[in-house]
Amino acid sequence: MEQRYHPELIEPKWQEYWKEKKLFKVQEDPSKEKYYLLEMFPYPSGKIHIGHVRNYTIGDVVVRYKRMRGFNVLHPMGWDAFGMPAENAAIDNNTHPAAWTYANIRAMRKQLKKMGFSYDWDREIATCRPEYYKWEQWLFLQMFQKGMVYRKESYVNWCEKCQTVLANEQVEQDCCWRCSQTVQQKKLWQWFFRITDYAEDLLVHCDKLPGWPDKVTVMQKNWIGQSIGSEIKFQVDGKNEDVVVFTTRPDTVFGATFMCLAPEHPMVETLSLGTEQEAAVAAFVQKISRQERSAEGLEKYEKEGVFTGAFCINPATGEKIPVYTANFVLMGYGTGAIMSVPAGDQRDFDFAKKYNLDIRMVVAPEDHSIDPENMTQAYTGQGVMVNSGKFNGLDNQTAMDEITRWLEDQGRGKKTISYRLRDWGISRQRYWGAPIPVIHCPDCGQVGVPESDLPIRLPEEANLLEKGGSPLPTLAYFAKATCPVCGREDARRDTDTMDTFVESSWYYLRYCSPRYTNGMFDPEAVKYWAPVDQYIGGVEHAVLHLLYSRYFMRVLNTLGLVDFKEPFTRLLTQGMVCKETMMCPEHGYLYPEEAIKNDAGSFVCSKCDSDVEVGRVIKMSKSKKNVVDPNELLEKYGADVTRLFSLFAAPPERDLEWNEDGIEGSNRFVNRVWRLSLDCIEKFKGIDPYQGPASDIKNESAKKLYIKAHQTIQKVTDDIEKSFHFNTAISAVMELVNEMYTYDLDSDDVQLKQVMVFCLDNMLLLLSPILPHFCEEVFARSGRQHGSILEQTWPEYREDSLQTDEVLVVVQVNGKLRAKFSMDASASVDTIKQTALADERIKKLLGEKTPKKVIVIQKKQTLVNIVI
RNA sequence: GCCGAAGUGGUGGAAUUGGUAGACACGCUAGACUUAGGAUCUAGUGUCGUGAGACGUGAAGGUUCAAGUCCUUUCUUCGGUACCA
Repeated sequence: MEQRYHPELIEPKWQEYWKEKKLFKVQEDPSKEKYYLLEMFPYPSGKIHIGHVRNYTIGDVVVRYKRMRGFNVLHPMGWDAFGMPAENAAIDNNTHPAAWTYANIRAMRKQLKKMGFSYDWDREIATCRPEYYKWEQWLFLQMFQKGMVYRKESYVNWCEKCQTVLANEQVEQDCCWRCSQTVQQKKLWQWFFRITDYAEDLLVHCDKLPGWPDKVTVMQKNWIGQSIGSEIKFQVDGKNEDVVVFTTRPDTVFGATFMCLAPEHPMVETLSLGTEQEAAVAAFVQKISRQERSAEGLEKYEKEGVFTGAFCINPATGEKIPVYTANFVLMGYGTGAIMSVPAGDQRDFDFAKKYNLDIRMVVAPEDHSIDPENMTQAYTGQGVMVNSGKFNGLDNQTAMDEITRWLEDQGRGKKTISYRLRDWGISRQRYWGAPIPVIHCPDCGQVGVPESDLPIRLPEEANLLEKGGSPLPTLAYFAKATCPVCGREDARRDTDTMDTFVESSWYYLRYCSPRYTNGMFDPEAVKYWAPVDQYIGGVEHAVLHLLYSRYFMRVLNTLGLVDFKEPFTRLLTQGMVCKETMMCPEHGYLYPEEAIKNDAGSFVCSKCDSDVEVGRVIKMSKSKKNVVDPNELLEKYGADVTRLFSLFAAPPERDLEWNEDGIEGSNRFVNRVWRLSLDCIEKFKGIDPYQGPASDIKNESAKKLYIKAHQTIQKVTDDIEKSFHFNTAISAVMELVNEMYTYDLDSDDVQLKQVMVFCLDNMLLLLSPILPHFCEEVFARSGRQHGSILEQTWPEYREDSLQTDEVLVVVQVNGKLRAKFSMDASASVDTIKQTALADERIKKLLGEKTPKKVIVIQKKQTLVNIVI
């Protein structure tokens, strides 16, 4: 008998077998119940890392389990192949994004195949292929026709020196990551999807996704950020013009002593025009344009503002109040203007203190009074109206509605709902993406390209500019176009490409009919397979990717292309696999293998010997190079052990700091099972598994083992079905194996032999989704069944064989464990109590005292607590 | 900053509804077998204490017969924060 499992011989053999028998190829089959399981497709960064291994192993186990349960399972794989890293790599290594991407896909596909994942590879897609993005362009045109896409000016990070747009990731401390020049904000005309039209629908349905983790729907709700409030018009002093503000606190309007506009607000310039503040305002707006305007960036800057030189009339008080422009007001939220109530809002309060502006109490707490002269912070709580004319004395909740109605009657306000969610900007001034299918004509404006011209191909032979800029605008043969409407020949093609989130918003539908040429997908195939029954991916996608996908299905639903709105019925968000970063002062981020540990225990760079700075433990990502390639594990232990270990390390939703010290244990387990199985096969030839109830087994230890086996089936099934907690499923099987090891394989007891055969068979079935190659091999060697273990059915446990006749009773005195004994499971509460009190150790502890109370619990645990 | 998570032995983690804290592993210690061992097997292993016992789930309070689990406050770390995907 071979003493060891040899993955290098066995795994390729079964991979070949599965391929030959086309076991993972699926087709629509109305006679079977479908199950569509999808893992988030990878960006082809070059190599898969442990995070991918974990993600795809989880999915593969569920897929194999569902197949054994009789489902017709769709399990595809593909590549999120457009994106910025390809451009960066092209600049760094003097390659072409396409060449780099396709080479990476080849390498990663090979690695995935080595892992034995059960994909239907015939359905593979890559989003950078024209056959894919053609349909994305087609959809863009449909949306364009329906007014679901529009253009507006918005800001990008701009490096003047490199003459290029930078992603947020490429901005380091306000500077360009390549040249360290200070980054500017530059205004460009860009395309937007009107996702805000669906804000309410997306929000409402967050509560109708029972298969999603609450934390994800909570994050989405907060992201959409509905707030109910009012729009109030403030007339500009001396002009027939209004500034419209959005506020969630219309009750405080009497306390509005100044206003703030976003620096990008169109009225900032017009209001300051001709005042002595004109220059100061222009300077301020210029200054702010250098500041990062992201939510995260905003917090980095001190709150500041400047007087515009203009005043507005507070519609409630009739007073003139100054209008400021301030960096903490966002153009993208509400109306881009706020009324400032320093007594009731902390930011307004800080601002008022800084610029010496009036503070007036309008909502006062009921239990104490506040003097606006001496207050140190805003009062944001509930209270009673003061200084508010005829509304004085009302509670502020009532006043909210009444003041809104009052303003409405005067035509100065109305109740509105505002969302934090902004429209989705999809224009990218990049090369490696899907071209936006629009032609700009001097006469006709923006014109969609005719459908017959699709796809608008990305010119793959183009070379990237040295500093990272897109070459598309410089390519006359690409950028020059004839207007499809009027035929003008000096029209210009849009040279922006689409955000890569667009590709990932619908790829799961393309998998249903990946080679379909008459549309985005074959409606029949989508009808059968969609929506995705189980989606699995990193929790870092909780908001953007998942929200965009939900939005896209609503768009397709509106366009009549699909009959559902929610793309993913169930969602599992796995935790991230993390690792510390390694930073060399000379060479930047290092791969783990490039940082060498020296005798002193610190790290040095393998290229230049400099001391390496060990950074924080963060999610594995190609850009930070803190990635662990599974190849080494695959070489040494094979796919099955690697799969087992990645599942055994932690439950899927937990973040994991990568550490492979434990893999020896997984390897040891697999080899233990190997030896035990081959031993059993040899010794129990011709013996059939025991089938009956546990109560018919005479040998007590055989009975115990049999019950353990049924408990294991139950535990593993529940863990997979209910929570995807494979780590505990695996430890349950380990317990069974440990127990099987204690039995004498040479015993003459026939029932024991039958029980052992039962255990062996079922153990293999339970492990087969996790260790598919291994289990195929052992299953084949057992010789009692034919075909693949994949085609077997999942084991069932017997309800009548899950319990032993004895229960363990634990006895506590004042909640502290003092004794335990086992008893017949049918013992009465009274018998248990008496037995506990009669226990020697308990008697000693009680001494003369009489227990105040004796509590007997018979739930998961039989427990007696004696209170003295 | 804001939104969402997570903190349990030397390590990864376990503990349906509050009910034996530390399952299952890694590591370590000792032993067995062996020409050999980075193979395998057996036993031990939360901390303090010779012991009885005491203490122990990031920290501090609280509820309860009983708290890792519920409540309040707080600290640290991670993810997202709209152009990384």
